[in-house]
Amino acid sequence: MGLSCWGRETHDATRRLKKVPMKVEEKGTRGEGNQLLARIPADLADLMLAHLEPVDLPQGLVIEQPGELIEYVYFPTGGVISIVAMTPEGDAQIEAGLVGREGMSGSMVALGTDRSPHQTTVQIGGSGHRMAVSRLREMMDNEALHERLLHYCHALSVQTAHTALANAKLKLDARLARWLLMCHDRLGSDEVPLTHDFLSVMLGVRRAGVTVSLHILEGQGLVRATRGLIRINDRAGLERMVGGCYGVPEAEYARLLAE
Amino acid sequence: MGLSCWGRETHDATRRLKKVPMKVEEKGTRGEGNQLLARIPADLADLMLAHLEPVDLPQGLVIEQPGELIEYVYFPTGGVISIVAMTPEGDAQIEAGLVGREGMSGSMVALGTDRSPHQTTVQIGGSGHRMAVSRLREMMDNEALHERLLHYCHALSVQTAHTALANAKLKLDARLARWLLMCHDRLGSDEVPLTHDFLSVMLGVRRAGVTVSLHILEGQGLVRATRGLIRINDRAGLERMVGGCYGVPEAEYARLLAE
DNA sequence: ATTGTTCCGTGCGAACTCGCACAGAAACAA
DNA sequence: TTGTTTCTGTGCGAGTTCGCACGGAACAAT
Repeated sequence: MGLSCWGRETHDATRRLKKVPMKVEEKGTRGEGNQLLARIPADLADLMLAHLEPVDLPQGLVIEQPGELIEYVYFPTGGVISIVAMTPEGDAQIEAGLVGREGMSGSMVALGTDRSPHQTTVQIGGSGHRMAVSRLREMMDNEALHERLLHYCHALSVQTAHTALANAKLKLDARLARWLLMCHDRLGSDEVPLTHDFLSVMLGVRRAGVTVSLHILEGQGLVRATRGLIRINDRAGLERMVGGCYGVPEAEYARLLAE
Repeated sequence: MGLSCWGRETHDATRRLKKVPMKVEEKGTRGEGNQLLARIPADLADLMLAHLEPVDLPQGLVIEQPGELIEYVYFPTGGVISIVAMTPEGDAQIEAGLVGREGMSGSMVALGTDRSPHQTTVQIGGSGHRMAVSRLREMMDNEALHERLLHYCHALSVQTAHTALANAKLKLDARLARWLLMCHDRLGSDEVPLTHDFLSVMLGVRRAGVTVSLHILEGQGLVRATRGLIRINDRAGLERMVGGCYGVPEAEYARLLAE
């Protein structure tokens, strides 16, 4: 399968550009569907919405490049964005964060900088809204909004810490299960449209390893995989398989942002 | 060696309480020595210093417990504090962040919350200053200070992300080398006073694995290990060994906070 | 229908780490 | 000094993942 290891081609943004199954859950033109936007302080809502622009998020789209200034932050309403930590040479990479409708890309803007050493791409196509960084900075004069975003930064960093934990202590099967759970949370669908190749890049392992591990999950009836698609059958079973390495960041998110 | 695996006893705060070799580099009673405190906005400096309390940081001291409200944040001037991500049951843990005189513990206060699911302990004894969380919150009304702390949060989260990268992609030798480098940065000394046991907990591996890996580093003349002490001989050699997996968080820190 | 591409299944030896277990060495306490 | 504890060095079989490599299956386009 050629250059399978890093799957660079499969990440190419130009592929599949108009094939992404658009989520039809857009409720009006509101920011609804994204949980950060859904709770904008009332006095800001109108202004905020005026500067939000609905966008398509095709699979493979590169949202941020390491070290490059970002222009927009994205609030997904569907699909999954992933934050990938990498060496400057790009010879090693690993997923450090997952973003879905519960969050935003470009969260470092809330921390006062407009670039980071990570790469951010759309893992699973979807849609959302974006806002110019300069606008967001103006909005953040509102302390309630700023704090909401900071809470999200905290939850995201807990997620990253537990990814470090999972990478160090879990076997591939369990890491895969954890990844599927996190994805499931964000998609609101039992179908995860990804190839083994993509997963292998996220988990930093061989593609063949993902294949084998998926078979293990299938053997226990937890998922059902077909070409380019993984269907989640038994969420509770997956959670059991991951043990305590799933759930902590999710609980932290709930504690701070569900209010 | 008994209960070596998690080394719980060795973490006990009651042991070695007065044996920590105090750093004598305290320059007056100022916050000097801690790089976050060193650059307090001028208009805040006096007020800030009034609420800082010098403290000893003995090895093993538990600074934060998962889920528990914190009362103080700590600005080390020497020694190393480590942030450990763990499962709720505590059956798996890994170091997710290292804090030295470049930073602070309890950085989540800057993000608007006063607890986290991580455990924070003193890895290498030293000293520093602490401030009540309530005070810090008042101080953060000053936007310049708040932004400085947020920048630090960003750098810390990049560090965590690269720890996830290292855990997934590096061999034990290289992970150990990376850890020693990060420690060296914070200690300002070539001597790292830690046992293999401690290191094995931080890296999430067997104690015996650390012993073997240290021998490899020694074999290349990079370090020299004696009982309870690792002396760093060839920093550049260590960096070479780690490759691109060291340096990115450090560069990010420098970009944002060295000004 | 044919061809080209992407994706998935499988096999095998090598490398790394694990879990367990024990012995020697160094520090410490009495 | 003696006894105890902590720390380090070593060995071995088992389990996991790697790197490589090939064949077959599903899909797309002509």
